[in-house]
Amino acid sequence: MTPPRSDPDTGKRDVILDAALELFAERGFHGTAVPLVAERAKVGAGTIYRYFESKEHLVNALYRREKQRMTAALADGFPFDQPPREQFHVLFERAIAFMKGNAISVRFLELHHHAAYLDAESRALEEHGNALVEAAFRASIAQLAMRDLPPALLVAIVWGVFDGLLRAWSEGRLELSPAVVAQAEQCCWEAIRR
Amino acid sequence: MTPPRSDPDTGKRDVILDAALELFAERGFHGTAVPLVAERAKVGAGTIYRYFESKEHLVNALYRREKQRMTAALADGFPFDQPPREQFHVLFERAIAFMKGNAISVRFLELHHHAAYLDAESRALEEHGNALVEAAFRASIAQLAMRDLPPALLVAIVWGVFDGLLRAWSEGRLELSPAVVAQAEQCCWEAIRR
Amino acid sequence: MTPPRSDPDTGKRDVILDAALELFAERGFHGTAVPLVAERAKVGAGTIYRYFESKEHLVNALYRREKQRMTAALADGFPFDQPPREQFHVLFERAIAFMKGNAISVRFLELHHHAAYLDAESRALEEHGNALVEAAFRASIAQLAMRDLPPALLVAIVWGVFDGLLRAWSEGRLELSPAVVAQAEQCCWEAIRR
Amino acid sequence: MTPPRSDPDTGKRDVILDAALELFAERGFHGTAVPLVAERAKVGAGTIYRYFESKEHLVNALYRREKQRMTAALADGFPFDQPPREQFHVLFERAIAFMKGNAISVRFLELHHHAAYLDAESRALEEHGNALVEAAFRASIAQLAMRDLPPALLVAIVWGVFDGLLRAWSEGRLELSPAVVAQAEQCCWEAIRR
DNA sequence: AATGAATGAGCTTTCATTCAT
DNA sequence: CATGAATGAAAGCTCATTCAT
Repeated sequence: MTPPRSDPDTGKRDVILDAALELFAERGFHGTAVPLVAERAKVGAGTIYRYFESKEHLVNALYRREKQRMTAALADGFPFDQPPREQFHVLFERAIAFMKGNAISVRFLELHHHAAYLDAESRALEEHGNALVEAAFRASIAQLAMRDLPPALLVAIVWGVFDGLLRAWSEGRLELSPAVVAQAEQCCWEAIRR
Repeated sequence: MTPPRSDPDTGKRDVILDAALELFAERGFHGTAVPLVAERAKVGAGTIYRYFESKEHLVNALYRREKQRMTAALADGFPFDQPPREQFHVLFERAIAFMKGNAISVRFLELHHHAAYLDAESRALEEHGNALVEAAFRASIAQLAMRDLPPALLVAIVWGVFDGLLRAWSEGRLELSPAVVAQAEQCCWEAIRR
Repeated sequence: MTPPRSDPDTGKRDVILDAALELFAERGFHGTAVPLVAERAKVGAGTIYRYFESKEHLVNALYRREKQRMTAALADGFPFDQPPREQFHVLFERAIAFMKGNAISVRFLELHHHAAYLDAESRALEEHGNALVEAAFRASIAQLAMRDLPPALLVAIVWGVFDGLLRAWSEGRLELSPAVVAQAEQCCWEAIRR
Repeated sequence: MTPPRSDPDTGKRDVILDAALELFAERGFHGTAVPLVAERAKVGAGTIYRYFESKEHLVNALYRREKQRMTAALADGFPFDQPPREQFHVLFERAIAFMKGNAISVRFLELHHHAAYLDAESRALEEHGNALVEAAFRASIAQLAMRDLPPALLVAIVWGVFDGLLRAWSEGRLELSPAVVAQAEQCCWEAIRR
């Protein structure tokens, strides 16, 4: 029942990913030297190559981990049975909460979105998130709660607003107090509701 | 009447900037080697350094050129005397038109937003664009045409939507037909109008 | 008794300095490419930058090493309590011995004397050597053994003669047999003695 | 009788050599970029290549010009018929005068002495100067005015002292007042006289 | 004849990756 | 297993030289 082994380095892979996350989010993939990741992870440079075949494999592993964490944070236990407005409220709150607790992850995902060095699997994951939200939106449209517009358009609008909020917040141009978040949610809802 | 000059002095400086634009937008700053820019510009590698002190000076010059082009496209002759809804319409149309005609520029600006190698002047330009829009929005709020919310929030929402549209469009998830654009505009207006 | 180690860790740093010494003495600082130093040291080009921040740091480290070696060879255990003529004899012998055993070092020091890329610490070391000899000469003047002339003049004369001998010898115009050395010493002494 | 032609650019070659002299003396051959020489000479970069086949030809031409100027300054109209002490006095005065009026030339000659890029003709000129002085010294030895030592040794001593004086003077460690020059001359004479 | 913009080989330096310890 | 010193290919940049004007 307990982890079968000593465990001291069970986390070494994650320690490396954590270090890479901070640095890639800050300086980009090409702007980050592998030895720097090693130093930040307090690990020998060679060690990284025990866990990842190459620097590209490292970003891809990281991209997947973060994308999945974010998708899980938004989708796990999502109340599909609630009315559309309530579903939207939950989605919005979760997104804001994830953003505030994982600013670096979000910055990383945004910066590496559609990068040339992401492989097929990572790209597939990109689709996946969108598809989930699109499905939910499609249901809301069917229930006549959202405008009858291309779901891709509605998704683009909502993601776009999140992105705008993230940037304004992380650049210090906007404070995300509960009041502002509530207002932002209402604005966003007005944009897409029927 | 003069010899059909192949392209005598279109300004080699601009040829270099054009090549850099494509490559930086595609592969990022650190992912683009200077000799690659030279090759794309059909210019010797050393020539770039006759026009730009360093690779960093090159991105900054490019960033300013593109930011100014975009700001001009949105702001030149802007109808500040029209009613807010009309002003918003003009802004939206201009933004979409610029986006469609200059997808690479917009992708470049987005990717290099707030990068560590942008200098003070480039950053000042970043502020400038936002400030212009914020001022217009503030006026619309005063006229009771937009919700009385922090202007930074309204700006974030509108920029965010543009960004979402750009991405969905450039990744082929959304077609920007006149009808879709009109719908998107109406959505966006609903988000911020009073 | 231990394995006849080929040269395990003679200090790669010193191996690099040795290679740089030969090349800088022969071709000058700007005339010597770093990969050439690497090749001569049988080391990868990048390795040099693990031991020295830059090519300039490399020359400076080398300059200090050689200047200190030479200063030590002349000054360590110098018989300040002996009569001036004897002190001069010791100085002369030591200088000639160092020159014959370290022609490349002396050539290097001479060639890089007062070069623009020497830093403050290296320049301070230049002063130091002169100051030592000047002090000794001042004492000899006080003992009425040397002419009462500006010490800087006496030092210039003696160093100059050494330099002349070095050049004539290393260009093959003059053999430094014991007899010639003895004669040179006597000539030099005649120049400065009271 | 007058120069046959317009003459405006009769001097262009010399203007280039003058510029090169300053720069090579200050920064060395490899440390000086040809376009810099052009700029200093107020001449187009290409112009230099009308007058000199290559950078190496340029240094060699310069080396010869300066070596010849110096040899002429010392040897032209030399009073071979005067007694040795007087000859030495003239030589010494001339050398000091040349040094003071042509510090840069002397620094250049010293720095480029025996450099790898000097060609056979330049090297031959190096010999020539020495040979002249050696001949004079040989005569003085024959007249029993100088010690019966290898002429090369005597020459090395005298050149060395000049060099020492030049350095001490140009580094500001020694002032070359008439009194000091007279003292230096006497010292030097004592070194070699019988 | 003179120019100086243009070039590309080569320089200094960095960094993804390997491998002896 | 983990390390980090070592590597060399490739990056950013400079400069001797050429050539269209």
